[in-house]
Amino acid sequence: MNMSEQEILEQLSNQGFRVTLARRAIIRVLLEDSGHLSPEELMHLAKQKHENVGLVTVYRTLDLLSELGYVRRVHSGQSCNGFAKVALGHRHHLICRGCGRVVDFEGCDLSAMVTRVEQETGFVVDDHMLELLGMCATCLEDS
Amino acid sequence: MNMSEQEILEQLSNQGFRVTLARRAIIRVLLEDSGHLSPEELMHLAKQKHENVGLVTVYRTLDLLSELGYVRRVHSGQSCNGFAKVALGHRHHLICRGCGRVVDFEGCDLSAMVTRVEQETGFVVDDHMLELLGMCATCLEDS
DNA sequence: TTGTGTGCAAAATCTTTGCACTTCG
DNA sequence: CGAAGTGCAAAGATTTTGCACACAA
Repeated sequence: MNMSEQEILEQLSNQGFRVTLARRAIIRVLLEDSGHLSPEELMHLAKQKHENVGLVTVYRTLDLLSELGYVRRVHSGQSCNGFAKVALGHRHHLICRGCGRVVDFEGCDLSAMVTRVEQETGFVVDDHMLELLGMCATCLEDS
Repeated sequence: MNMSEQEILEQLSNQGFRVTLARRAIIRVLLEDSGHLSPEELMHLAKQKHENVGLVTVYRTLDLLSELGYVRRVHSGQSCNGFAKVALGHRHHLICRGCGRVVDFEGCDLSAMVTRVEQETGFVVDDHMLELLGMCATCLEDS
């Protein structure tokens, strides 16, 4: 289900955006990472792929990727550190309190609940955010 | 289900925290407001109840109330504006894209999904965040 | 009275903007 | 070549900290 770097670059190109070294590096880091990254972490990792990726470029690239739907912010519990992560197609996260790892999962069926809430409130619901918080198997072992 | 100002103040007191004018004002504003408020907005409204409520005090009071579980941050979609809102007992929000109004709702049954995800991933899930996004009845009429 | 809580000012973060230079197409 | 993209430095925005004073208990 995950898109490859190749496909994303192609789509960028098709939509008139340029495929630059910085963008390649950032996209590759996002694809390789299994968790969520702060803009700062993303910059450091991207520098390993290609020298001189500035923080500003990371922010701008995240904006772009986020508008195109390749990336989402991850919020966790009370804190809201503005992390970002690729979420390709699906939209839900399972966040480990221990190591911060983020796992995507699919298949949430909220339709019954949404219908009920719509009837009760008069809202029309068109999207939702769902994040599960817990401990991953590795962190459970370590503790 | 909502707690009264009285009850919250009592619990603050019982736990050794002082009941100050600033805290009263902030709590009242939170209880009266039906949506979510940024720290800045909260400060302005609180100033109407009691002169001289500084932004710093708002932050510190939100920290306190949040530790005690009377308040939660509200994240919405891609943006993460750090809004805070009282969520007393239940934990889910229905956010209107039009006016920003936030309605709480209860009764989400995610247990089947959680069980499935736990089995698939090895995580132990102990909490979740769910936010529905849409348009409220009033905003639908206006458009 | 006494120590928690407050406001102010300043520091520390985090994010965005302006501008000249670079590089993709 | 020309416009989009980049990096740097600086501006803005947001949140936290230090410290003297105020006020609940």
